[in-house]
Amino acid sequence: MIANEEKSLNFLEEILEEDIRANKNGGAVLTRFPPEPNGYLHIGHAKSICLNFGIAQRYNGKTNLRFDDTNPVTEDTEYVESIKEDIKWLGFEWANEFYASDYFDTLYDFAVKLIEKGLAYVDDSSAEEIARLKGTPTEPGQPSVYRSRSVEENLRLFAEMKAGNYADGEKVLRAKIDLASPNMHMRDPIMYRIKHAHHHRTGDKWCIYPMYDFAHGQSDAIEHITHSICTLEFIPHRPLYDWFIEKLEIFPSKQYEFARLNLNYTVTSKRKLLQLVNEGFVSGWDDPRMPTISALRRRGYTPASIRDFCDRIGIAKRENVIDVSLLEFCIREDLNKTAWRRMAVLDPVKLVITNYPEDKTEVLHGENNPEAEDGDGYREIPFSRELWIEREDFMEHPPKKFFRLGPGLMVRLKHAYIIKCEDFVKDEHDMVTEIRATYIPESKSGQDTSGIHVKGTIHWVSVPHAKTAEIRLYDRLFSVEDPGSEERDFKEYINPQSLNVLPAAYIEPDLEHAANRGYQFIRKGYFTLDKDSQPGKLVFNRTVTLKDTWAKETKKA
RNA sequence: UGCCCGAUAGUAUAAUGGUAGUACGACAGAUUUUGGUUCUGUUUGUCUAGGUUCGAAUCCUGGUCGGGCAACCA
Repeated sequence: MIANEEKSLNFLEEILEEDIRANKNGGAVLTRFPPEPNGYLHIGHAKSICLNFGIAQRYNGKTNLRFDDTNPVTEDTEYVESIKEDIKWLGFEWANEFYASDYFDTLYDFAVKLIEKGLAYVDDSSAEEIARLKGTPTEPGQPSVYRSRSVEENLRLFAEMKAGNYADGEKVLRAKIDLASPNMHMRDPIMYRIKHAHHHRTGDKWCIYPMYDFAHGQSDAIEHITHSICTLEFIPHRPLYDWFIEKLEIFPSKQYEFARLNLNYTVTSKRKLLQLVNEGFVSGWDDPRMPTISALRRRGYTPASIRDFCDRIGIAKRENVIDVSLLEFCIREDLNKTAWRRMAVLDPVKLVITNYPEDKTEVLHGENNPEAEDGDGYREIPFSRELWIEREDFMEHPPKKFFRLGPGLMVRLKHAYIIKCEDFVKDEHDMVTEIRATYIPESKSGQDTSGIHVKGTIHWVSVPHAKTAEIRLYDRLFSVEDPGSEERDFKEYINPQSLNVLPAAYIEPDLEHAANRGYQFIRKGYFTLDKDSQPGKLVFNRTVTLKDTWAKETKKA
């Protein structure tokens, strides 16, 4: 008997189950995914999306998508659209599409309420002055001279701020909490600042905008979010989050924190990604070398593989750096089961089968996927006397365990015959230009009566039938594990080999009708059609290589 | 030298006072018409010093190390 093992819970699921058991909020679970629309979503967001949507699914709850759009200067509808597309593509549905900016009126009323309670005041100090008076972690702050303004004056000034009577930076609204708090966030945090800026949704209606701390928790409360899950750096904000909710007497949403994803050989800071885009180090947010969701999609990653990845990395509170090889494992695992096998020769050299008739063509059959019981269907592959094979599959002086071609060596041509290398031709630069072989007629794939067993099988494409395609080989964007370590500018670590374009590789003719799906080019890796493809000019992106133990072997030697 | 969070194989993540397990990686072997896949095996771990307890990765105390906090960013 196999034990009925249940997957262990992460700490958030334990909290959820505890809350449900205690019938907190009537057992309801409502989470939210709260991106700021100032950049594209990346793999780190995918972790948060899978967490927030996944946990709600698991506990019969729902998830709101809420754009945290309280800073009009950096935000844009382009980002709103890409974010929605990425979440849908990952396979999640939000219950409601909300915007923090939907709540600007309510938030304003909340602020007035705090002023009336004597818990907020308008401060005319400059940014520098406020920072100075805040003190340091080891020294308490000092009150500004405006801290003792009357409720009436504060009410009037705040209304005037809203009315546009003041310039940017002239005044702010601050909560009146505790200037000596050991938690810097409780030292009279700013609630509202003046920004005469056009907002992507509210236009020019407002010239004052709430800060994150005076928008996020309140928005959660308005929506009755039961579990507001965010990353570790917001832990010190939690007392403030609770303070506003308590003083405002609104729905008691609770904040919980988990450790964000870090991936080695990768940067995920939005600021850095924006730099890569703006300074032309990559072709855009969806350049297949980027860690963005849109880039992973273009590269050929599947939603299932990314969800699987997010599942495997787990949820905890300790800082972590995930090996990018785990992401690669996840996409290989998925594509191995679903990708159609095809043959493509990336670095060609000609092979002539001297005992095969010059005018003969055979049509061979190859299964789409050997992992599937029925092969997932078959495609036709033309075979003829002249073939393109991979240059690296031939060696003039092969070492002992080289199971490919060399003088006198035998291999099987995938889905076709066993051949024996008889001769080869070199040009004046010592470059092999042609390999000559004989084939064994009774060794035909599927009806082999030759009794010969060979160790190696190589892929090929018939010369007269071959089509060409541009193939883009991607490698990791950075050559060091932690490009974000502030020792040097992260752009100095960019891998110069991260993109290698093969303008005209040979592909088997069936690929001319390639669909928008994953393909495995046998022995070479997983590939997918790029959006740059035109009719008659196909472009393939390499999603990921195959595991290559031979390459590892040769590297060791 | 203020406050907060954390510390389990190389990397992640379980064990909720009672046998330290799983995945990825690495290594070795078997199978293979992809040097892929699959299968089998091996390797490596509780930061440290005390305490509580019959028994501690788990609870307590001190230390060490890592991370965060002093934006009119989120």
